[in-house]
Amino acid sequence: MARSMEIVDGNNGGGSHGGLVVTELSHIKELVRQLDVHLGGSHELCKILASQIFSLTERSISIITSSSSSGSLDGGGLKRSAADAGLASPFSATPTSGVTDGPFKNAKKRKVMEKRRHQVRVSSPAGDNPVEDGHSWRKYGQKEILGAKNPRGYYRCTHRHSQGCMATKQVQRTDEDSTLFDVIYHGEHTCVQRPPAAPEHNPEANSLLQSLTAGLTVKTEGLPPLATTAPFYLSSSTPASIRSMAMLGAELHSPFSAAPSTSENWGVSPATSDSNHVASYLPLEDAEWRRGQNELQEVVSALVAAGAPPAPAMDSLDELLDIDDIASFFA
DNA sequence: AGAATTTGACCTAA
DNA sequence: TTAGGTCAAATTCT
Repeated sequence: MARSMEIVDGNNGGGSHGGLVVTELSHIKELVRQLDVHLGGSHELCKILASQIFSLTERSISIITSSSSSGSLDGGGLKRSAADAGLASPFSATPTSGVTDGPFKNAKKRKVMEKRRHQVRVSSPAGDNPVEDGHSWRKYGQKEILGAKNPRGYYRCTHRHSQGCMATKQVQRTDEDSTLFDVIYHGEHTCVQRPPAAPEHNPEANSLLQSLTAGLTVKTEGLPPLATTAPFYLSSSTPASIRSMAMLGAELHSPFSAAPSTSENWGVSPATSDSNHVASYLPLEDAEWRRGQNELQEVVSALVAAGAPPAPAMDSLDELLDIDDIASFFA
């Protein structure tokens, strides 16, 4: 599970990331274009999404190719965006908190530690539990958290013992809205667990999406394909193309909006190595979708910043590797 | 009966 | 010393 490490330790970062991003975005652009072409007229929303993503990607490419100095990630904008999402607490105050435990404790290089952290904000239609995320979890603890109205629940993968899967998550009802949950994922699933089968509503689009995810996986070239880590689960009744876009939106959005831990994410601080993903995810209502599009735009600007500075692109690329997760989601 | 959850105790980093 | 994370016995659920 050293997939991200190889990138990091390989020291293949630096200024070449802009080019890499351009390449990848070009690929995405082409595939999305194909997707757009192949989608029937009946999927209005899909077409809209495809065209928006297409134009966003195109814009990002032009930005990257035409600009090389677009401000730093330390700028206030991104920080604000994450703060606005209400995700500050675990990350902003103590960037290094909570992720240096476990079997990775003794690793000499913290970069080598593969303890990923995703924070996802989910809503609960039923008001009791956050949406199913495609993995089975077993609760092993609950704790009152200082300053928080609601306790935090601790979950580990059901297959912890049977398969040694060390993935854990923490679920906490937000203070503001009791139907919203902050879910923090730690580690990655190494268990083999099949998410609920996703019926193929549109085989043609599906195959396209497969090629899309295959294309995205190129980023992890030379790295072992990763098993299942779906930070959240979208209903199988949701058209595959939409699920795909959702994953793109949320996953791409996450690394760059993790403002409070920005320095960490970008490898500025050698003291911490864990990649923290902070995503704000809500169900697929149209309004939310439009919001997701905006967030995607933030990604574009973040990508520009990622390509500009000399070194920090390391962890940014590392973050991008999470696209693997998207790919595995559709596998 | 076995699996899952609850909950107080215990551990550890800050 | 304290807050947060984990353990594990007791309890509840299926």
